[in-house]
Amino acid sequence: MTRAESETLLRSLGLRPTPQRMLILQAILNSPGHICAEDIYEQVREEYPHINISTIYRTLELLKEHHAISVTDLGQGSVLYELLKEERHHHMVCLCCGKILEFDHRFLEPLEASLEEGYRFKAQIDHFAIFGLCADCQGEEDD
Amino acid sequence: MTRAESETLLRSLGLRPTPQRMLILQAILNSPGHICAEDIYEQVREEYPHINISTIYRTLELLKEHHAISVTDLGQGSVLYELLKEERHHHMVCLCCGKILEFDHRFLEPLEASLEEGYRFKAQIDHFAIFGLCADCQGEEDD
DNA sequence: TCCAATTGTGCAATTAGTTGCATGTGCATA
DNA sequence: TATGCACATGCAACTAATTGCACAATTGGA
Repeated sequence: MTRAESETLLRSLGLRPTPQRMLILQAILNSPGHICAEDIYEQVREEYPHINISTIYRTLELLKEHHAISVTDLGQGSVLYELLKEERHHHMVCLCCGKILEFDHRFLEPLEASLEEGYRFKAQIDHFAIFGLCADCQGEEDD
Repeated sequence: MTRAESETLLRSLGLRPTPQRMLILQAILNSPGHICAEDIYEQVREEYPHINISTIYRTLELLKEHHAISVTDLGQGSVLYELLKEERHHHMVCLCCGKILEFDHRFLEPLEASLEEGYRFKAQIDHFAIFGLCADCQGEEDD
Protein backbone atom coordinates (compact mmCIF):
# COMPACT_ATOMS: atom_id res chain seq x y z
CA MET A 1 0.00 0.00 0.00
CA THR A 2 1.45 3.29 -1.04
CA ARG A 3 1.36 6.49 0.94
CA ALA A 4 -1.25 7.88 -1.43
CA GLU A 5 -3.48 4.82 -1.11
CA SER A 6 -3.43 4.88 2.67
CA GLU A 7 -4.20 8.59 2.61
CA THR A 8 -7.18 7.96 0.33
CA LEU A 9 -8.42 5.15 2.56
CA LEU A 10 -8.20 7.30 5.67
CA ARG A 11 -10.00 10.20 4.01
CA SER A 12 -12.73 7.89 2.75
CA LEU A 13 -13.33 6.90 6.37
CA GLY A 14 -13.47 10.52 7.45
CA LEU A 15 -10.21 10.22 9.37
CA ARG A 16 -7.30 12.61 9.23
CA PRO A 17 -4.44 11.14 7.25
CA THR A 18 -1.64 11.79 9.74
CA PRO A 19 1.83 10.38 9.13
CA GLN A 20 1.39 8.01 12.08
CA ARG A 21 -1.86 6.57 10.73
CA MET A 22 -0.52 6.15 7.23
CA LEU A 23 2.49 4.24 8.52
CA ILE A 24 0.26 2.04 10.68
CA LEU A 25 -1.96 1.19 7.72
CA GLN A 26 1.05 0.43 5.57
CA ALA A 27 2.48 -1.87 8.23
CA ILE A 28 -0.79 -3.81 8.33
CA LEU A 29 -0.96 -4.18 4.59
CA ASN A 30 2.68 -5.00 4.09
CA SER A 31 2.43 -7.90 6.50
CA PRO A 32 1.40 -11.22 5.00
CA GLY A 33 -1.88 -11.99 6.79
CA HIS A 34 -2.26 -11.03 10.43
CA ILE A 35 -0.06 -8.71 12.44
CA CYS A 36 -0.02 -7.81 16.14
CA ALA A 37 0.18 -4.33 17.68
CA GLU A 38 3.74 -4.80 18.88
CA ASP A 39 4.96 -5.71 15.37
CA ILE A 40 3.19 -2.72 13.87
CA TYR A 41 4.87 -0.60 16.53
CA GLU A 42 8.33 -1.95 15.64
CA GLN A 43 7.75 -1.41 11.95
CA VAL A 44 6.39 2.11 12.25
CA ARG A 45 9.21 3.09 14.61
CA GLU A 46 11.77 2.47 11.92
CA GLU A 47 10.38 5.40 9.97
CA TYR A 48 8.89 7.40 12.81
CA PRO A 49 10.83 6.67 16.02
CA HIS A 50 8.86 9.14 18.12
CA ILE A 51 5.56 7.27 17.81
CA ASN A 52 3.88 6.08 20.97
CA ILE A 53 2.29 2.66 21.40
CA SER A 54 -1.00 4.24 22.50
CA THR A 55 -1.29 5.88 19.10
CA ILE A 56 -1.04 2.43 17.56
CA TYR A 57 -3.83 1.08 19.75
CA ARG A 58 -6.03 4.12 19.24
CA THR A 59 -5.63 3.97 15.48
CA LEU A 60 -6.38 0.25 15.44
CA GLU A 61 -9.52 0.87 17.49
CA LEU A 62 -10.62 3.55 15.01
CA LEU A 63 -9.97 1.36 12.00
CA LYS A 64 -11.90 -1.44 13.67
CA GLU A 65 -14.88 0.81 14.34
CA HIS A 66 -14.88 1.79 10.69
CA HIS A 67 -14.69 -1.87 9.65
CA ALA A 68 -11.45 -1.20 7.81
CA ILE A 69 -9.62 -3.93 9.69
CA SER A 70 -10.54 -7.13 11.50
CA VAL A 71 -9.44 -7.85 15.03
CA THR A 72 -8.86 -11.45 16.02
CA ASP A 73 -7.82 -13.25 19.15
CA LEU A 74 -6.40 -16.56 18.02
CA GLY A 75 -5.44 -17.35 21.60
CA GLN A 76 -1.80 -16.44 21.18
CA GLY A 77 -1.48 -13.87 23.96
CA SER A 78 -1.89 -10.87 21.75
CA VAL A 79 -4.58 -9.83 19.35
CA LEU A 80 -4.06 -9.85 15.57
CA TYR A 81 -5.11 -7.29 12.97
CA GLU A 82 -5.79 -7.61 9.27
CA LEU A 83 -7.06 -5.34 6.53
CA LEU A 84 -10.64 -6.17 5.60
CA LYS A 85 -11.09 -6.91 1.92
CA GLU A 86 -14.22 -7.46 -0.08
CA GLU A 87 -13.73 -11.22 0.17
CA ARG A 88 -14.08 -11.72 3.90
CA HIS A 89 -12.76 -14.85 5.50
CA HIS A 90 -12.65 -16.34 8.98
CA HIS A 91 -10.52 -18.82 10.85
CA MET A 92 -10.77 -22.24 12.40
CA VAL A 93 -8.15 -22.86 15.07
CA CYS A 94 -7.30 -26.42 16.08
CA LEU A 95 -7.16 -26.73 19.86
CA CYS A 96 -4.95 -29.79 19.54
CA CYS A 97 -2.24 -28.97 17.00
CA GLY A 98 -2.69 -25.21 16.70
CA LYS A 99 -3.27 -25.36 12.94
CA ILE A 100 -5.16 -22.39 11.51
CA LEU A 101 -7.55 -22.93 8.60
CA GLU A 102 -9.59 -20.40 6.65
CA PHE A 103 -13.20 -20.47 5.66
CA ASP A 104 -15.14 -18.13 3.46
CA HIS A 105 -17.65 -15.64 4.81
CA ARG A 106 -20.48 -17.29 2.93
CA PHE A 107 -20.49 -20.07 5.54
CA LEU A 108 -21.83 -17.45 7.93
CA GLU A 109 -24.53 -16.06 5.71
CA PRO A 110 -27.19 -18.56 6.82
CA LEU A 111 -26.49 -17.64 10.44
CA GLU A 112 -26.75 -13.93 9.66
CA ALA A 113 -30.00 -14.56 7.83
CA SER A 114 -31.52 -16.61 10.66
CA LEU A 115 -30.59 -14.05 13.32
CA GLU A 116 -32.14 -11.36 11.20
CA GLU A 117 -35.27 -13.39 10.63
CA GLY A 118 -35.55 -14.60 14.22
CA TYR A 119 -34.61 -11.41 16.04
CA ARG A 120 -34.37 -8.61 13.47
CA PHE A 121 -30.73 -8.44 14.59
CA LYS A 122 -28.34 -7.28 11.90
CA ALA A 123 -25.05 -8.99 12.64
CA GLN A 124 -21.82 -7.26 11.68
CA ILE A 125 -19.43 -10.15 11.61
CA ASP A 126 -16.06 -8.77 10.55
CA HIS A 127 -14.12 -11.75 11.76
CA PHE A 128 -14.69 -14.97 13.65
CA ALA A 129 -12.18 -17.33 15.15
CA ILE A 130 -13.79 -20.70 15.76
CA PHE A 131 -11.95 -23.18 17.96
CA GLY A 132 -12.26 -26.93 17.62
CA LEU A 133 -10.49 -29.99 16.27
CA CYS A 134 -9.10 -30.31 12.76
CA ALA A 135 -9.51 -33.47 10.70
CA ASP A 136 -6.08 -34.76 11.69
CA CYS A 137 -6.63 -34.38 15.42
CA GLN A 138 -10.07 -35.84 15.87
CA GLY A 139 -8.78 -39.29 16.77
CA GLU A 140 -6.24 -37.96 19.22
CA GLU A 141 -6.87 -37.89 22.95
CA ASP A 142 -4.92 -34.77 23.87
CA ASP A 143 -7.79 -32.50 22.92
CA MET B 1 -24.54 -24.93 44.14
CA THR B 2 -23.63 -26.67 47.34
CA ARG B 3 -20.17 -27.55 48.51
CA ALA B 4 -20.83 -31.22 47.73
CA GLU B 5 -22.05 -30.46 44.20
CA SER B 6 -19.03 -28.36 43.35
CA GLU B 7 -16.76 -31.07 44.75
CA THR B 8 -18.48 -33.64 42.56
CA LEU B 9 -18.20 -31.43 39.49
CA LEU B 10 -14.47 -30.86 40.07
CA ARG B 11 -13.79 -34.57 40.58
CA SER B 12 -15.75 -35.45 37.47
CA LEU B 13 -13.40 -33.16 35.53
CA GLY B 14 -10.37 -34.83 37.10
CA LEU B 15 -9.51 -31.70 39.10
CA ARG B 16 -8.66 -31.58 42.78
CA PRO B 17 -11.52 -30.15 44.79
CA THR B 18 -9.64 -27.55 46.76
CA PRO B 19 -11.49 -25.04 48.95
CA GLN B 20 -10.46 -22.22 46.60
CA ARG B 21 -11.87 -23.96 43.53
CA MET B 22 -15.12 -24.88 45.25
CA LEU B 23 -15.66 -21.29 46.32
CA ILE B 24 -14.89 -20.06 42.80
CA LEU B 25 -17.42 -22.45 41.29
CA GLN B 26 -20.02 -21.44 43.83
CA ALA B 27 -19.45 -17.75 43.10
CA ILE B 28 -20.02 -18.41 39.39
CA LEU B 29 -23.21 -20.33 39.95
CA ASN B 30 -24.62 -18.02 42.57
CA SER B 31 -24.35 -15.09 40.22
CA PRO B 32 -27.33 -14.46 37.97
CA GLY B 33 -25.89 -14.88 34.47
CA HIS B 34 -22.38 -13.69 33.78
CA ILE B 35 -19.72 -12.73 36.30
CA CYS B 36 -16.25 -11.24 35.93
CA ALA B 37 -13.03 -12.36 37.58
CA GLU B 38 -12.88 -9.38 39.91
CA ASP B 39 -16.38 -10.06 41.25
CA ILE B 40 -15.56 -13.72 41.80
CA TYR B 41 -12.47 -12.57 43.66
CA GLU B 42 -14.48 -10.26 45.93
CA GLN B 43 -17.01 -12.96 46.67
CA VAL B 44 -14.51 -15.70 47.40
CA ARG B 45 -12.48 -13.37 49.60
CA GLU B 46 -15.37 -13.02 52.00
CA GLU B 47 -14.99 -16.66 52.96
CA TYR B 48 -11.35 -17.15 52.12
CA PRO B 49 -9.51 -13.83 52.50
CA HIS B 50 -6.09 -15.30 51.76
CA ILE B 51 -6.94 -16.22 48.14
CA ASN B 52 -4.88 -14.69 45.37
CA ILE B 53 -6.29 -13.31 42.12
CA SER B 54 -4.01 -15.54 40.06
CA THR B 55 -5.69 -18.59 41.56
CA ILE B 56 -8.98 -17.22 40.29
CA TYR B 57 -7.62 -16.80 36.77
CA ARG B 58 -5.92 -20.18 36.77
CA THR B 59 -9.05 -21.93 37.94
CA LEU B 60 -11.15 -20.15 35.33
CA GLU B 61 -8.69 -21.20 32.64
CA LEU B 62 -8.93 -24.81 33.79
CA LEU B 63 -12.71 -24.78 33.89
CA LYS B 64 -12.74 -23.27 30.42
CA GLU B 65 -10.45 -25.98 29.06
CA HIS B 66 -12.79 -28.58 30.49
CA HIS B 67 -15.79 -26.84 28.93
CA ALA B 68 -17.33 -26.39 32.36
CA ILE B 69 -17.70 -22.64 31.89
CA SER B 70 -18.00 -20.25 28.96
CA VAL B 71 -15.77 -17.22 28.59
CA THR B 72 -17.15 -14.16 26.86
CA ASP B 73 -15.87 -10.75 25.97
CA LEU B 74 -18.90 -8.52 25.58
CA GLY B 75 -16.64 -5.53 25.07
CA GLN B 76 -17.00 -4.22 28.60
CA GLY B 77 -13.35 -4.07 29.55
CA SER B 78 -13.26 -7.36 31.39
CA VAL B 79 -14.17 -10.85 30.38
CA LEU B 80 -17.29 -12.62 31.70
CA TYR B 81 -17.71 -16.20 32.86
CA GLU B 82 -20.75 -18.43 33.08
CA LEU B 83 -21.43 -22.05 33.97
CA LEU B 84 -22.14 -24.12 30.87
CA LYS B 85 -25.45 -25.94 31.03
CA GLU B 86 -26.94 -28.50 28.69
CA GLU B 87 -28.99 -25.76 27.01
CA ARG B 88 -26.24 -23.63 25.55
CA HIS B 89 -26.97 -20.10 24.50
CA HIS B 90 -25.07 -17.24 22.90
CA HIS B 91 -25.32 -13.48 22.80
CA MET B 92 -26.04 -10.68 20.36
CA VAL B 93 -24.64 -7.33 21.45
CA CYS B 94 -26.01 -4.13 19.95
CA LEU B 95 -23.20 -1.80 18.95
CA CYS B 96 -25.55 1.15 19.14
CA CYS B 97 -27.50 0.85 22.40
CA GLY B 98 -25.48 -1.85 24.14
CA LYS B 99 -28.48 -4.15 24.55
CA ILE B 100 -27.63 -7.83 25.00
CA LEU B 101 -29.92 -10.46 23.52
CA GLU B 102 -29.73 -14.24 23.75
CA PHE B 103 -30.05 -16.84 21.06
CA ASP B 104 -30.17 -20.58 21.34
CA HIS B 105 -27.30 -22.80 20.34
CA ARG B 106 -29.34 -24.47 17.65
CA PHE B 107 -28.89 -21.38 15.46
CA LEU B 108 -25.25 -22.44 15.22
CA GLU B 109 -25.82 -26.06 14.35
CA PRO B 110 -26.02 -25.48 10.58
CA LEU B 111 -22.67 -23.66 10.74
CA GLU B 112 -21.11 -26.49 12.73
CA ALA B 113 -22.48 -28.97 10.25
CA SER B 114 -21.19 -27.09 7.22
CA LEU B 115 -17.70 -26.67 8.68
CA GLU B 116 -17.62 -30.36 9.44
CA GLU B 117 -18.82 -31.23 5.97
CA GLY B 118 -16.60 -28.73 4.19
CA TYR B 119 -13.41 -29.12 6.21
CA ARG B 120 -13.89 -32.08 8.57
CA PHE B 121 -13.41 -29.48 11.28
CA LYS B 122 -15.25 -30.24 14.51
CA ALA B 123 -16.10 -26.89 16.04
CA GLN B 124 -16.32 -26.58 19.81
CA ILE B 125 -18.40 -23.47 20.18
CA ASP B 126 -18.93 -22.92 23.89
CA HIS B 127 -19.98 -19.35 23.53
CA PHE B 128 -20.26 -16.69 20.85
CA ALA B 129 -20.78 -12.98 21.21
CA ILE B 130 -22.02 -11.54 17.94
CA PHE B 131 -21.97 -7.78 17.51
CA GLY B 132 -24.36 -5.87 15.31
CA LEU B 133 -27.49 -3.72 15.39
CA CYS B 134 -30.68 -4.63 17.22
CA ALA B 135 -34.11 -4.07 15.69
CA ASP B 136 -34.56 -0.74 17.50
CA CYS B 137 -31.27 0.72 16.32
CA GLN B 138 -31.26 -0.15 12.63
CA GLY B 139 -32.75 3.16 11.57
CA GLU B 140 -30.35 5.20 13.69
CA GLU B 141 -27.26 6.76 12.26
CA ASP B 142 -25.02 6.60 15.33
CA ASP B 143 -23.99 3.03 14.54
C1' DT C 1 -0.87 -44.36 58.56
C1' DC C 2 3.09 -42.52 56.35
C1' DC C 3 5.59 -40.84 52.36
C1' DA C 4 6.85 -39.50 47.76
C1' DA C 5 5.05 -37.79 43.58
C1' DT C 6 2.04 -34.86 41.72
C1' DT C 7 -0.70 -31.00 41.57
C1' DG C 8 -2.17 -26.44 43.33
C1' DT C 9 -1.30 -21.84 45.51
C1' DG C 10 0.62 -17.33 46.81
C1' DC C 11 3.65 -13.92 45.66
C1' DA C 12 5.92 -10.72 42.88
C1' DA C 13 7.12 -9.34 38.50
C1' DT C 14 5.58 -8.87 33.81
C1' DT C 15 2.72 -8.07 29.62
C1' DA C 16 -1.04 -6.29 26.66
C1' DG C 17 -3.97 -2.88 26.36
C1' DT C 18 -6.48 1.59 28.09
C1' DT C 19 -7.24 6.23 29.80
C1' DG C 20 -6.84 11.33 31.29
C1' DC C 21 -4.71 15.17 30.32
C1' DA C 22 -1.76 18.70 28.33
C1' DT C 23 0.24 19.77 24.03
C1' DG C 24 0.56 19.61 19.06
C1' DT C 25 -1.30 19.27 14.26
C1' DG C 26 -4.44 19.44 10.22
C1' DC C 27 -8.12 21.64 8.00
C1' DA C 28 -12.02 24.72 6.86
C1' DT C 29 -13.00 29.29 6.72
C1' DA C 30 -12.22 33.74 5.86
C1' DT D 1 -1.95 33.15 3.73
C1' DA D 2 -3.52 33.51 8.51
C1' DT D 3 -6.44 31.77 12.33
C1' DG D 4 -9.34 29.12 15.34
C1' DC D 5 -11.31 24.87 16.42
C1' DA D 6 -11.72 20.15 16.42
C1' DC D 7 -9.17 16.29 16.34
C1' DA D 8 -4.81 13.56 17.15
C1' DT D 9 -0.65 12.52 19.81
C1' DG D 10 2.69 11.66 23.54
C1' DC D 11 3.28 10.79 28.08
C1' DA D 12 2.56 8.67 32.35
C1' DA D 13 -0.32 6.21 35.21
C1' DC D 14 -3.40 2.50 35.36
C1' DT D 15 -6.09 -2.08 34.71
C1' DA D 16 -6.83 -6.91 33.45
C1' DA D 17 -4.65 -10.91 32.87
C1' DT D 18 -0.39 -14.04 32.81
C1' DT D 19 3.83 -16.29 34.30
C1' DG D 20 7.99 -18.25 36.97
C1' DC D 21 9.15 -19.88 41.05
C1' DA D 22 9.23 -21.55 45.75
C1' DC D 23 6.32 -23.49 49.03
C1' DA D 24 1.96 -26.06 50.37
C1' DA D 25 -1.66 -29.40 49.97
C1' DT D 26 -3.63 -33.67 48.11
C1' DT D 27 -3.43 -38.17 46.51
C1' DG D 28 -2.27 -43.01 45.64
C1' DG D 29 0.61 -46.67 47.04
C1' DA D 30 3.55 -49.11 50.50
